[in-house]
Amino acid sequence: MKVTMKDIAKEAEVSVATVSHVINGTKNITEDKYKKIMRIINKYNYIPNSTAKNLRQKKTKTAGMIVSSFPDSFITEMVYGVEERAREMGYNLLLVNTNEDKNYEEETINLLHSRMVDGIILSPATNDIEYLNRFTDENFPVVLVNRYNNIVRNAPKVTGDNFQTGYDATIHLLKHGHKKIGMIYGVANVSTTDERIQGYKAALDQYNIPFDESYLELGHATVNGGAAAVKSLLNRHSDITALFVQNDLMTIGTIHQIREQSLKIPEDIALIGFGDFASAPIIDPPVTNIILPPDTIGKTAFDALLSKINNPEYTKHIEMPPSLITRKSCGCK
Amino acid sequence: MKVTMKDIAKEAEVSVATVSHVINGTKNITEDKYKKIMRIINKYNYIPNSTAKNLRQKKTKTAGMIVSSFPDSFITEMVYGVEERAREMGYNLLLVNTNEDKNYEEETINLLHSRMVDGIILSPATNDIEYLNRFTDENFPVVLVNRYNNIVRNAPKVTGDNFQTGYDATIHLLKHGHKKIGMIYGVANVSTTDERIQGYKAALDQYNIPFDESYLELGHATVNGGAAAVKSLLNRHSDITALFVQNDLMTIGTIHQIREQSLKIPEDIALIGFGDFASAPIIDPPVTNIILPPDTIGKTAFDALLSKINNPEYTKHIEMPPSLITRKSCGCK
DNA sequence: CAAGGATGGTAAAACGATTAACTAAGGAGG
DNA sequence: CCTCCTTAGTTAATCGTTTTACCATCCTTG
Repeated sequence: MKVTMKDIAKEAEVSVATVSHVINGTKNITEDKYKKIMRIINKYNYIPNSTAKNLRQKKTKTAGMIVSSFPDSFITEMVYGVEERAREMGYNLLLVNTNEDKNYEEETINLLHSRMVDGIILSPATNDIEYLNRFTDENFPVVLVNRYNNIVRNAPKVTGDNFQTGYDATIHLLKHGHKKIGMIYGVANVSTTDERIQGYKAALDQYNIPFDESYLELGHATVNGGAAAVKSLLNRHSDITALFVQNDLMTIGTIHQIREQSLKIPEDIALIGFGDFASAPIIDPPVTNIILPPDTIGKTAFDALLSKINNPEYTKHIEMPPSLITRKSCGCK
Repeated sequence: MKVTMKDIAKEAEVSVATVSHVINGTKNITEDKYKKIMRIINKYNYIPNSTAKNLRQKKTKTAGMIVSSFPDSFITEMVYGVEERAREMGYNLLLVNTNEDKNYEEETINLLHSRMVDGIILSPATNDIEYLNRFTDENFPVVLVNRYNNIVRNAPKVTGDNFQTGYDATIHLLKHGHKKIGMIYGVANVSTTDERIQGYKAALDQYNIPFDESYLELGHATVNGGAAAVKSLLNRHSDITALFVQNDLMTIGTIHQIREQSLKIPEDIALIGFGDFASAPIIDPPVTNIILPPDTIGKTAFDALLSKINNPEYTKHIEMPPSLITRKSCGCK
């Protein structure tokens, strides 16, 4: 059977407390006892049971990470950032994907909380996260990442600056002389989309172009979803000369569909995508993207979680600025 | 403070055992006591502490998943498959990325084992996994996924058929008349690479072409790594007319580099990549890929883990066949 | 009505560690 | 030599559940 601390103690003819002290360095132990105990520990490859330790110490060195869509390159790289920083800090990660299911998200938080994770990093499925206050009000550490909502009290947030993202992309297209700019997005009622739309609006406003909601199109965040969305959008507004697509897979679907309609990028339709997928530079034409740094967001989110764990007062909203990578698809060069 | 079963029991004027029986349905409880207890449970939003439960029951409904590289689209989708099936089965996933670090991998297994995960799904960093026998010999459930090594006893394996993958890709190029076929790969000394090389060899053999190791090139599994690898390879063998690239990012780097050298795909160099990245059809020329189904591999791996948990005798090696998606880059159409 | 079987509930021992409080022995100092 | 401190080590409580074994009580049934 599995060897426990008791077994080690028995064989070394000491108490379990002494063994524990040897392992954790919590008390001076005489040289010979120390060596004897260590020898037996190594002999059996003994490693203390973390579950028992966690129960007693009420901490697990584990963080919960809940994402709403997976795999999605942005989310994936964010998870990577979180995992990497967690690993550096000696933490483990309990990863759950909710598939944009709000109810499952709430269940999951309950579950992870009951598993005594030290805190949770959450990219929520919807704006509807009032329920989180039940946890945050009791100072259970929750960090909102990527998406957020200000109805949640007492939680740090780490996100991209999505207003700026929408604004910068739109301004760039406006500067190229476009007036009819369509926007395609993959998820509704989340802060990322909402804020990018606000940025889009603000940019149009600055150029005295009235905002028209029918120039926005919601689709599935997939290649086919992008193709379908652009088809429907162009059907409605054949006067569109530029597009901002908020998701990499949808961007690829968009390019597909535009070619299908025998239109030229950027001559007939200029294009800015979101997120810098690896193949962007070798597509014809190379795709201009506006990007936010997912891995940095992930790492920063874990740092924020640690800050929150160590200081219950900590509630900062950190926003990462976007950057525009211009290639030919927007009409540049 | 946090409410425990004891608190519930006190308020309901029953023993903790009764509360536990109500929650788990392990004993008949009279209607009125049952209702009273449930009312109090709901009032406090009480959820039993999983850590205590896990310790007592010696199971955690948690699987460890250890991968060697992340993010990497193949691995990511595999993780997705595992997570999805785990979720369906009521399991959680403790995800760790070892970044191809063998020592960290061993440490991690020790740690997860001490955390009493019910089993581990491992995509090992190297072939050097003899140490696993320490666990598998004691019937601790370990499933090898993607990469494997037969020195490990008593472990199910779920992988792609990589021999067939190398064979099919090479045969396809040979059928197009190529005789000087280069191969670029991103990791050495792992079963995936080794077996694809074996498949490549077998295909050449069938066409009576002698195998020459210098037609293989190892690079970093990145865009730049792919570019550098193909540069070095073409430098060594300017007679190469076809390439099989074993990784999506490297494929993109390869295309970059080939264009850089003013060569045409597929006229000067035919190309087959591995893994069907979304943009493959819209690159010029569209990229032929040979693929293995990462999400199915992931799901199957979790199923295998469950089988192993329920039946210590279970040790099956499941291999998924590849499929070739032909587009123009290999000279088809 | 006594014996036997269900039935509903509880006490207490696990699970495997950590840690506060205690003890015995040895050494130092007056 | 007595007192007091250190020091090394132990005892036992604790973390929050589950679960076995036991105990009443009530119901049958002959």
